[in-house]
Amino acid sequence: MAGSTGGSNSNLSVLLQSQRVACAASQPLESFFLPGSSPSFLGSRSMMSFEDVHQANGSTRSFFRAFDHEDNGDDDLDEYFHQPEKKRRLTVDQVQFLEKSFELENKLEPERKTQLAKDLGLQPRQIAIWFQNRRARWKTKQLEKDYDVLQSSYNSLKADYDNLHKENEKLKAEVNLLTDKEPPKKAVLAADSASEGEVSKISAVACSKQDEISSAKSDIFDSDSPHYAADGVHSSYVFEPDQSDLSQDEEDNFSKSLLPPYVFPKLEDGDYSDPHASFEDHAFWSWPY
DNA sequence: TTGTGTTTTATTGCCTCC
DNA sequence: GGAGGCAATAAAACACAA
Repeated sequence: MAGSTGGSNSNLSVLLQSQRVACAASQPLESFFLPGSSPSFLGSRSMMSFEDVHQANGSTRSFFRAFDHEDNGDDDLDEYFHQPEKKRRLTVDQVQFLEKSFELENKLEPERKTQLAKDLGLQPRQIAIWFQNRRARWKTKQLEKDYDVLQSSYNSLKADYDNLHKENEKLKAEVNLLTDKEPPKKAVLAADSASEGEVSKISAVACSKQDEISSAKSDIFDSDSPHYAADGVHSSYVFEPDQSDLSQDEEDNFSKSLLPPYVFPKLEDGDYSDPHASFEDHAFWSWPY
């Protein structure tokens, strides 16, 4: 399956290269010039309108090196055909067409590969390689996006955690205050109803906070975490901590650990409050479930 | 001009599926 | 067993700062 190593296949590569250039010159991108085809292809000479294309693309890169030789006379052409095969970049037009094709479908069935190769004057193998590399780039980009999403989720969850932590400290102080002010025995009965009210009020707040935490947690783990929905092909690439990642016990512990007034595991200073710590440095992945 | 970092094209080896 | 996919990697092409 694998082709030969570049530079070592003299005769065949010269032949293929000749064919490639011949194809590009004689039937360049025919399908592009059909009505309704890409407007970026302005005519059969478009491959030669390098300056126009350069200006239009605002690029200083020369993607046309392979074809520049066509304007240089027979000597250069001869030299070109007898060079050992070099790696050549595709033209802007070719890349644009491949990109459009990739947007439609990022997998390449044989018929489409053949058709693209014919349209672009390339070898089917080159089309396959281009799609392979393009999928790899796309996957990398998706991973970066997923990382960003996770990071922002983490940041907002951490902010919630910090707020709840502060609030919990406040409530604990309040409880301590009330406990310290416990009235003498005679007065207890009379005061019972009032202090019970206070305590149940605190409990209610605590419960609602616990709900907030649970909901924040499910926001991260359950919601439409990116599944490469663009085409639905690569949902398996994404990091998906599903329920199986947390046993029932661990789930329970997660909830219990957040129950006030013994709510939050004591974190050392800097464990969660260092704004300069990197995403990986934070304790999210090893959060004490 | 040259050194260096990045991007693109291509190869290799392994894996899965039919 | 062959075809095709992917990860890892090489190497050419290119951009850009010094």
